[in-house]
Amino acid sequence: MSALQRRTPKAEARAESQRERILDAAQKCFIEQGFQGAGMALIAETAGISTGLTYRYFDSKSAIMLAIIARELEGKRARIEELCGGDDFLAAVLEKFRAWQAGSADVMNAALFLEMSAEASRSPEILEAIRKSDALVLGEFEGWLRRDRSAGGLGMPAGDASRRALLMQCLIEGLVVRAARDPDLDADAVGRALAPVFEQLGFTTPGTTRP
Amino acid sequence: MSALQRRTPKAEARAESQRERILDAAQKCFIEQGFQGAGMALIAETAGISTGLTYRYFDSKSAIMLAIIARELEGKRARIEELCGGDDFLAAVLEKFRAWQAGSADVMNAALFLEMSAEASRSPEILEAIRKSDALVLGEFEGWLRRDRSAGGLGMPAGDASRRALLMQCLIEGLVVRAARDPDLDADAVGRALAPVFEQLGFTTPGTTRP
DNA sequence: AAATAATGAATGAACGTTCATTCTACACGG
DNA sequence: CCGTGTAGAATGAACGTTCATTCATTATTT
Repeated sequence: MSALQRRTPKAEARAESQRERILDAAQKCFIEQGFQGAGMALIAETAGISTGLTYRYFDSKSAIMLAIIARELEGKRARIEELCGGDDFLAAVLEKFRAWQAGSADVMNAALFLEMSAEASRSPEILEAIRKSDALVLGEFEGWLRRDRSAGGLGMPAGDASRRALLMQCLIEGLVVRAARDPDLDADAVGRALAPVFEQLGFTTPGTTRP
Repeated sequence: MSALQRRTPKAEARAESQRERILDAAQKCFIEQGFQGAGMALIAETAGISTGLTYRYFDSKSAIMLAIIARELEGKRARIEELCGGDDFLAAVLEKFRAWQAGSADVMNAALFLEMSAEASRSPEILEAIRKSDALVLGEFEGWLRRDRSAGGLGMPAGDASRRALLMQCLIEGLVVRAARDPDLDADAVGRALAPVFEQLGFTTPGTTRP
């Protein structure tokens, strides 16, 4: 991102930590004010540094945006395994839903997710980054569905797996939207709405969750 | 919206058409540049009027945003009936999906939808408007599911109807996200992913859509 | 002539970005 | 162990734009 070349590894490590500090601040600002609404001055102030210093670590505001998006996509990809890992998939999804509603810091932020998605229709660069990441997530999910039950998967035939992975992608993205548009919606009600579908698709064995 | 009082009905009619002309232009700009990215100068130019004149019809840019959101919500509510009306619900949904992908003018725009949803987490006013509208849409949908088959409904028991309406709301919102994030995704593939769920929930009688 | 509609230049604030300057930490000759 | 040189880190004021908004002025309608 930054054109600067660091000499010593120690300096490079510090530079990296500075970059992360800026990204943390930028993410907070972008969530609170939107991509275009947050100014460089606010980002710098939030990071506890001067405005000018920001440009030592990033070439432009747009570079920060792209870095935030890349980081968010990577985080989402990393966290998809948490969903597949557990033994109660529905419960795991509902837990995420509650976190999205609360705007919890350790989850992909719903507003940021929505703004990224909207921005994809304006910037081909962002669209491509999102598309690649989504394809990876979808593939990982599909892999989980196909993998043998003995290997922690669900042992579905290939066709079913790909169809259901796509369906689940839509459903989860829909839940993010819902969390943003109705932060007080009862998560249990969502659970009751999802349960029959999850059962039919084989994600949840009937009785795992209370009826 | 505007503080101005019109004297004659004729003048009022013209003022109304001017307001709509401004809203049309603003909507186009907001879609192309985002809420914060589009400036008043661009909006006025797109509407074919001067910058200053805009303020005769709207108090502020934020007032235009709110009007656009209100209008979008109203349009969405009006179009929900198209979905319920037809005899092939799945096909109707897929048609909408294709329109979202293409950014067709006669449908709620996906990017605008996403930006509105993101903005809801920042403005209580927008959140409330969205919540109220969503509740209406959900209620209408639920009503369709509960209504007797003889009256064009699906004749579901109350509990089922409310659960399935919520599920469908999530699913459809998820499809909007997907359309924005993958404008080239094959709509038929989406159809194959949705079909089994729609069948199970009773939205589509098996065989209505090609297998 | 009176009232309304429309203009577009003016306004001050805020924007992203740059840059001359200062600060800080560490290397090295003494 | 001490100045002292030096390079990188950090500053914050300044730059040119652009922003939303206002207003004195002109055009159009009634």
